[in-house]
Amino acid sequence: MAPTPRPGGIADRARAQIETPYLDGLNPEQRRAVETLDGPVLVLAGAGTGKTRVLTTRIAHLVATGRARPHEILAVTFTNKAAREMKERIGALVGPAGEGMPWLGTFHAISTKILRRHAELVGLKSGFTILDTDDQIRLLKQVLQAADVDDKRWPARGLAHLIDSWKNRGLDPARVPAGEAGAFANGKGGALYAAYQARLKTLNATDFGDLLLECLRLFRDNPDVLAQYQDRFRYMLVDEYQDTNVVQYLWLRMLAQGRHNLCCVGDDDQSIYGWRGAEVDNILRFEHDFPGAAVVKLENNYRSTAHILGAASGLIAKNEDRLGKTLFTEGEAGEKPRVSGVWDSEEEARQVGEEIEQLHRGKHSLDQIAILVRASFQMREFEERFITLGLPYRVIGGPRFYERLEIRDALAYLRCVAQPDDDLAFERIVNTPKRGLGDSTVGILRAFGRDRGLPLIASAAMMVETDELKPKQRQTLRALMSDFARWRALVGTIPHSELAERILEESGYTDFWQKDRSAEAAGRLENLKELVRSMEEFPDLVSFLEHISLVMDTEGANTGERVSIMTLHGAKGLEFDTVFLPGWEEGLFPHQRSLDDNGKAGLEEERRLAYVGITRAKRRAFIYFATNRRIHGMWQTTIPSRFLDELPEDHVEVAENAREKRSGYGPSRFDTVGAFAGSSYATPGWQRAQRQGAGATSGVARLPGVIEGELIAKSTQQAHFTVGARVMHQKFGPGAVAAVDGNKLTVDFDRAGRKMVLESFIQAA
DNA sequence: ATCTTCTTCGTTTTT
DNA sequence: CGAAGAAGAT
Repeated sequence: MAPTPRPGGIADRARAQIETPYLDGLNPEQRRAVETLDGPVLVLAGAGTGKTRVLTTRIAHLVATGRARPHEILAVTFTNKAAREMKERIGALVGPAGEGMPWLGTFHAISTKILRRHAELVGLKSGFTILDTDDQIRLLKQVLQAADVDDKRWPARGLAHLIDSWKNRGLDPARVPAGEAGAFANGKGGALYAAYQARLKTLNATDFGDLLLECLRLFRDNPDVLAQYQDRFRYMLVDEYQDTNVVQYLWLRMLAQGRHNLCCVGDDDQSIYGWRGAEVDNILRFEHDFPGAAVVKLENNYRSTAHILGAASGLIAKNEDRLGKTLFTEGEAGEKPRVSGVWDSEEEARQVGEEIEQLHRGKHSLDQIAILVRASFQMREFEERFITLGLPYRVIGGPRFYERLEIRDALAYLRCVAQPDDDLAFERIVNTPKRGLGDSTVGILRAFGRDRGLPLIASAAMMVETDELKPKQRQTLRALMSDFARWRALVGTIPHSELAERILEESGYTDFWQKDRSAEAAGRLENLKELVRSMEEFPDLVSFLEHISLVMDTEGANTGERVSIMTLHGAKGLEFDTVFLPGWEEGLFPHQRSLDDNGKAGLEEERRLAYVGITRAKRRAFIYFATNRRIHGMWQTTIPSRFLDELPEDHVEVAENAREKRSGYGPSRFDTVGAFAGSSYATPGWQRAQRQGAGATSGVARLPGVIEGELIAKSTQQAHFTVGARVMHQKFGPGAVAAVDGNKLTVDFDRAGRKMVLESFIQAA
């Protein structure tokens, strides 16, 4: 590494002039964001204005100009995905030199790294375990039981949320306001929090919230340690600053008090995680909190056409609490976002499906199409429709790999072997698969351990030598303990993935799923294999466990071109040529609960969500509202979302069928038959029967609950399956063919019952 | 200890 | 309407 040139010196500047090809192609504002290196900088980056490019280029610039070496730069993101992408892009920009960025990661990952080095200063041992939400709740249940709290009236989940919210605000048990602490379980809230923290310390464990909070405490109580990191991080960068919560803000501020070179990038208009503790205020107050801050606004949008941008900008302008940006594009006007009214969610799915098929026929890539919903229950209807149409899709944001039951069980086995005092892991698998060691046995074990201050596994090892347990249980437990001993002895002698395989085999866990005849069992076994495979990427068991405790995401190996279905929240940061935005109805979007719980702030966050949705589209946006929707199993007549009326008329096109529905009763352009609410004429069946015209189904009133759609695909293709054949379906699992009609099969699924499906979705089992 | 019926409660989600 | 969790039955 070359000697560091004096900042701003001639050599420095000359170098920047000559060796900065990466600056080419940046617009003046982006360039300013990249080149303003000294002191605090706030980059207000509107949607699609090249935010990530600025961040990565800035890092490249810091390194190329010799301002900092990669290990002297702290770069923080919220998700592992964002961290990974940034790493890749920096690598592409700087080459291998940029790969060694040890301090690029999520808040949690970086905090963990720091905490492990100084664990003893906050009452932990370096090898502490990180509990996930599931473990956290199980532990809280124990705490509630120990405190003799009725966990029906005061569920562990509620307490978990409460404690999380305190931790998000940087409050340890001593700092929680008395009023708030008292609100839970008749005044026991504070004591329960303290008891939970004490339990965590005994288990040598932290939850996710602790990673930040304990790190903050470490800095507060140990100025020398803090100084060391303030000194090390010459430059700090934060992505998605609008999503930071109070602890994260305090954490950043402490570190930034060293060199003051903090660069935060964010967009107040895209703050959609307030309900999770994010403080938009952090971004609104930046200039106040970091005096002398340079503020750079990125307003040149490179993503969307003018009409899409116009619609989104007009909508977000209705928010009062914002810094205010005016996005513009130099691109073409394009197509106006189209608003369509439909009768119900079924018609909505049908129309979206038709539109997609038409686009697809026009050579539009399915990968560039997304359906963005407000709530995940909306997804089902689209899935069903797409299965019927034979339209390939992928659902993004389903249950994550490491959250799956079988994976968590398998991991618990590994944890028991790697961390003998991991009580929660042990409790998870003592009786999985069922071996007759139920609640009462575990209760005895726990009492034994508590009396002697021992972890459960150690207690179990001792108890099998006594006669406190019934012979049968003692025998089973003894066998399990000798299994553990055997596996533990193997650590380090054979590859850890092989060890994992043996553990799963010898514990009977693999067998347990093999015997299971349910539809998911095969997939679960597949997942277990995938888990073992993924272990090979890590040098040893401990580093593997460390990785998965923080990185709970895996990109599913989804092959082929597919339409994406996801929530609006999940879509942040992504872009698609064409975006479908269904369900724009009062109550659903904006969501009633948001309004009820948070009033105006809630409404504004919902509006930002709408803004995020529209700005995902590069070229086309289709917005839908249904007049009737089934909520909690009951059909309800709905009113078009207020957001529809807030879209500037110049930038949207209202589809014919939507205009027809105009009643003239209300001020809305989109008022529909809402005036009929309560009348029996408003029932979907009656209306459907009355309705004529394009898209109408058979004309027979269909009762809600009948999910099979019309099988419109026709084929004279020879059937490949015969009645009675065992088959496999991507969604419904295994089943037997009951009838064949062209390419349409009626299948009795083992789990899902009788369904009519297209042959192309079926494989021989 | 485990299987079955009953009740409850329904945004958004990362680490 | 349906999933999930908890009390009740075997």
